[in-house]
Amino acid sequence: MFAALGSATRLELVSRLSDGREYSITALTNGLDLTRQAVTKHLQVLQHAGIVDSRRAGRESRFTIRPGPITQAKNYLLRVSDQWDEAIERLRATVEP
Amino acid sequence: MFAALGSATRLELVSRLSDGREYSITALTNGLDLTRQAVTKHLQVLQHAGIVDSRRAGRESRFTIRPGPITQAKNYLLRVSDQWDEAIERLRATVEP
DNA sequence: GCAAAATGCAACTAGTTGGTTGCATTTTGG
DNA sequence: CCAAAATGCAACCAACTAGTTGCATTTTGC
Repeated sequence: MFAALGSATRLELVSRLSDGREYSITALTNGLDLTRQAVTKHLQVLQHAGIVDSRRAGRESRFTIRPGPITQAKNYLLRVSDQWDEAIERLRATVEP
Repeated sequence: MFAALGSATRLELVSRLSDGREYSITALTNGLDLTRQAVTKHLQVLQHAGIVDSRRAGRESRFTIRPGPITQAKNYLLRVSDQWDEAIERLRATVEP
């Protein structure tokens, strides 16, 4: 999951898709200074991670974002930082009685 | 940043470190079925991403987690999912007048 | 002082990644 | 029907990653 987001290009794709709309591959390729095939590969990585969904519409395949995994990742980071906050709190409670 | 978290091993290290305590390299290596040098490399990656800090204490170097980048990543994901939520909301407002 | 512990540094390897090019296939619009 | 558009499939390549082994260096505790 984090690995899928761990690429500037894929993060850019996710950013563009996060408006909830559908985009074709060529639409996503525009402005990216990459080949269409490279973008296709990135989209496959994102799809394999469950971050995006694809649907065939005629001659083009349209991609949409899926909120589930992103929420999951967000919650993980939330948990980590909460755990850290609690640890700090415990530490403070010990040092300042 | 996400790239740094995009490895099961490094995520495990972050999980262990997220209790806010200090750990030496050998301490972190225990139970990981990896060489100490491999763990060292992972810690260097995390350090380079600003996720952990290291401090030399005698013959061992102790690692601690740094909350900043994780909070940042959390906020990014929060923004993405918020944007998605708003898009859904706008869509609903359009469809159901 | 010295052996053991903890780490650092370097070289090497296999596998993955990010990207390319070339060509084939499916759909569309006039 | 047919050219153009959008995509899919495959081979290929350079660079990076994750891991290893081997050896040197610094600290510690007795």
